[in-house]
Amino acid sequence: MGVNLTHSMQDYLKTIYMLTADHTRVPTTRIAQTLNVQPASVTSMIKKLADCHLVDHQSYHGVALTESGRSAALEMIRHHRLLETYLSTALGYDWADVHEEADRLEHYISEEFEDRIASLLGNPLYDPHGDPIPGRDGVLPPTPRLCLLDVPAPATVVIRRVDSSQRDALVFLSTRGITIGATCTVVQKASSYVVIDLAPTSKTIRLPNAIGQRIFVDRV
Amino acid sequence: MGVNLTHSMQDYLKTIYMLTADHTRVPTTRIAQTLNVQPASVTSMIKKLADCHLVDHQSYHGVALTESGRSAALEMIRHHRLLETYLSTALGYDWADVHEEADRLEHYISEEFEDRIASLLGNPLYDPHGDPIPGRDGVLPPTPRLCLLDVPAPATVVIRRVDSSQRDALVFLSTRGITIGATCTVVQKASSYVVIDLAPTSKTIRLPNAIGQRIFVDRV
DNA sequence: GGTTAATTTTAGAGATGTCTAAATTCGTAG
DNA sequence: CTACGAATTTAGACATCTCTAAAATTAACC
Repeated sequence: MGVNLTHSMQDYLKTIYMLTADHTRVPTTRIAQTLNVQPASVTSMIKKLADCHLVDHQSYHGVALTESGRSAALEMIRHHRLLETYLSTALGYDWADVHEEADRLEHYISEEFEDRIASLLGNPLYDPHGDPIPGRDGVLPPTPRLCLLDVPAPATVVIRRVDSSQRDALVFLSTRGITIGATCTVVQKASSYVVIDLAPTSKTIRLPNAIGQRIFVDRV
Repeated sequence: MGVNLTHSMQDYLKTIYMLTADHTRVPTTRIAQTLNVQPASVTSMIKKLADCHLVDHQSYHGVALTESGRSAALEMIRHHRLLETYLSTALGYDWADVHEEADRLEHYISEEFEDRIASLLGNPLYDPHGDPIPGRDGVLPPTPRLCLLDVPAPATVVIRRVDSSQRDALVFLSTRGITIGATCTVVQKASSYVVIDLAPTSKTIRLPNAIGQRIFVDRV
């Protein structure tokens, strides 16, 4: 805790956290790409973050979050995902539109605001895309990881998570009535698409692999 | 509306609008006082606002909003007061706590967010302190101006507005159950205080003039 | 009307976070 | 094991918004 973080510092920490999924250390260039910023800008910001002991920077060998950097990142992610959930549940936003609004607001809400929307929502564990919401203590619920494309053909599954990084895909899915928690049956698997039956209506939907790839499920 | 306004420009425009109530032109120093900034900083920001045709600046003779400056200020005030209303009504904030949160968020909510909370609240005309909320068209409902202290002793009134600029006074009033829309009877007027009976419970409250001065009512 | 006190503006500097261009370092391919 | 290309950092500049200190203007008093 301790340090006051600027908007930019928070963005960098969040980005580094997101990019740390598989890599131990994140190369400068990836941060630059993600934030639409020049690599030189990343270097100078990383210096500042390292001065505050939020990241560990080894010159020419990438960057990793320290424990307090990770906490700060998770706090931003908690804000972001709680806001997304709130915008969706309480204000009726489409799940394709929540990201942009949450990305702006996450830096400016108070702990009181965070607590109030969290308890109003019943302290949810997942956001509208199925991404896990860190607790105030920084603990993340498990991330649904079973890809729809990896389920063999005749099977019933519940949709648990959708990759939220591609707005187009979110629009595609929401216009077809696909939501988190929906039950569906995988009817047919072809080389370039999957056919599913959506539970309540038995509506049949053909999903291109590019989309199916971004859907994660639980088997029932 | 043409120009993209920075957070700071919005703050200056809002402040100038607020200070324009009685003065035609606002002196630099008052802006500086209000924003907790040095007069020199005000001059340089005002130059920028004048370059964008948001204010009319005559050197050494103060500043006034142009029509588009006024619009921008009213849009910020609309955001602010809608947020205050939303925080109070939907999230259960005490009316003493809404200002600080709204002041941060007002710069970052989208038009969609504005529209959604406005219609969820039923397009309210007044915020939790009774201050008028400008419409999307910039039209302000009338401001309740009859001061409680100007009402002769035996009279029944409805509380319509409370000066929100002094947090202490807001806390004083809310702990005593005084709210906008409450009916009360002015029982006794002394030189330094007023005694009122609060309607639902007939609870008797003695208000120092410093407080009564900040309460505005309608006669019934 | 001239002097003075208060207000306002100018001038120049600092902090933040970005950029471009040039220099440095790394890793690997030959 | 050297040299090249890619990744990264350094150096220096720019934009924004603030500050302090000094200069300019105003208004008002005698």
